[in-house]
Amino acid sequence: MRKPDPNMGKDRVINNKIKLRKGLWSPEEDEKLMKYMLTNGQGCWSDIARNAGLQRCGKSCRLRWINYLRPDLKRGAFCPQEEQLIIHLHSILGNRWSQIATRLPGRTDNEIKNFWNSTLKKRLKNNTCTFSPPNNSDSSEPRDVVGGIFPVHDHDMMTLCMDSTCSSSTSMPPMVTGNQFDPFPVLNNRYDMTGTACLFDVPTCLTQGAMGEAFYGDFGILEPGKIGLEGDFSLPPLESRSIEESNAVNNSIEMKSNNNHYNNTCLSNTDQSYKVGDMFGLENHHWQGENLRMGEWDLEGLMDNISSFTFLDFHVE
DNA sequence: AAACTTTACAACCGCTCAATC
DNA sequence: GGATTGAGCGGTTGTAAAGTT
Repeated sequence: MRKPDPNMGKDRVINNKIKLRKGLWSPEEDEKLMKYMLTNGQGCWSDIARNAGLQRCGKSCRLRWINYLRPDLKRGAFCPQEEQLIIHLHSILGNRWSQIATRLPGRTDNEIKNFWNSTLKKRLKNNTCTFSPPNNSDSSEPRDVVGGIFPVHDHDMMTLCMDSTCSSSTSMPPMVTGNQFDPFPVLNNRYDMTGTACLFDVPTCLTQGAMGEAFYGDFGILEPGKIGLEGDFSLPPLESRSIEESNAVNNSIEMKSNNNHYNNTCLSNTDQSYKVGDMFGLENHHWQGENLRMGEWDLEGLMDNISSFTFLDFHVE
């Protein structure tokens, strides 16, 4: 894409030290690194940089290898199926690009991140729906929906956009019942506290859409039963925490049942203690009675369902 | 055709975490 | 237990290429 800066790659000697090169990699550097990696394999990156005769820091070599030179990289445009999968995974995992990348063979976290930021995010944003407030809502009005994604305007973060598919579902959770509008949609919008695209929780989507039409186009639907849950549910945000970390903070996460109030809607990313009102009047064992701990929701099980994206011949770890 | 704007993505930066000393 | 080092991650930047005016 970009041509290497003719001056950028030149070694510069400052204070008798060869200054490490920065910027775009030249084909020669690529060749050196590639050759070295193929003959010696991966090791200490700073050693690799030195031994391969590159005036690059190990970090730079690592990045170049991982994001560009690795032989198993797919490269090229993302196919629609991959797009869908990214959207799906992002709705579950948030900005955990590396985790998303592990589920997209041949794609790197950087690639996916760039694709998301430059293309998908914008596309979702542009597909702003035309949701009207409950009082004057027009259910016949078409809604812009792309593959189960319900973008919102930046200025309207708290406005939940409903797909007619969802709103016509007979298995509608209390969030939307007929013209009833969830006053606290953010609880069901696991993504984007910063105001770009806004996605439903995948499980929420499922509860709304899976019973009727498939939410994920040709890839089939994710059935709550398959992901270790028997009914409606929602996921707390995962941003800025690994799954392991999330499990570690199990005890700080309270999801208390409270039949008549959607109380406490604070989902600040920095506040890991969420009290979630009884969004759905659930009776399944995950929601009954006492606190639901985060570890009880089966993220791995959820991720297992990626296997329903049959276009990919891989299995989720 | 030139100037300007937008898009796409490679690469860098800063941070965290884990291993080692 | 603290310091150091390396790996890895996510956010951000820089810029070539493409598109538009």
